[in-house]
Amino acid sequence: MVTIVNVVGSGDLGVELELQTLGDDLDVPFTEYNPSNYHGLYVRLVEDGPLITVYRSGKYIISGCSSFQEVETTNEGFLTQIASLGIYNSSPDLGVTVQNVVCTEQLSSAIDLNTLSIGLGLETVEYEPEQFPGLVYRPPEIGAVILVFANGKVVITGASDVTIAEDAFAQLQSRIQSLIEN
DNA sequence: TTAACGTTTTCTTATATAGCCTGATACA
DNA sequence: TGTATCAGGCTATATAAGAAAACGTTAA
Repeated sequence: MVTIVNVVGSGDLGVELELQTLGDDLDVPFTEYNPSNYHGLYVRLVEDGPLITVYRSGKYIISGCSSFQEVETTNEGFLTQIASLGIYNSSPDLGVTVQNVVCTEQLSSAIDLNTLSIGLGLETVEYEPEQFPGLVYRPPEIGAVILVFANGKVVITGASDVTIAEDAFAQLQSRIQSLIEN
């Protein structure tokens, strides 16, 4: 069972926003709008909680969530804040779409990455230890990327659902098992 | 050669991971 | 002053968003 460490989602309010005014009006513990640094408005509903990046177009990104439920509750909290300012009329269609899930896992033992890179096939692997200590594996036909480290720790990213991340890890384990057997 | 326009890249955020490098601090 | 230790930043990965910069191409 993979452990979710970060979920990124996006949504759209469907209205143009004045970000400076919005940042001033929101009743939340943290907002930051510094267009000379970045053109998005940063919002946190909870101190050190998930970050919401809001754009002038009304589109927004939620990042830093540790579960799908947290993405939903953060989105609902944000929409409630927006609705209280009269910026839009609350609509059940205003949902959030999960775009990326980052998970961690642990292989049963440490692994030699040079051997693994050869066994998995160079067309699906990138491994340049002098540049980055992890091996990058792209499982065929699975929408996720896996980082494998020599101590057996694994990071799965790019998946839009946790089941995709689990499938990707399962495929990695299967490939490693078949390499051991052969 | 220069201007104008179109396309591409970079930036920012969150998060795990590990190795390397640099700078700061502490102690002999 | 020299050495040791520690902290922090950078490297890579994915993803959304859109402004701005950096390109490349075309025409005058």
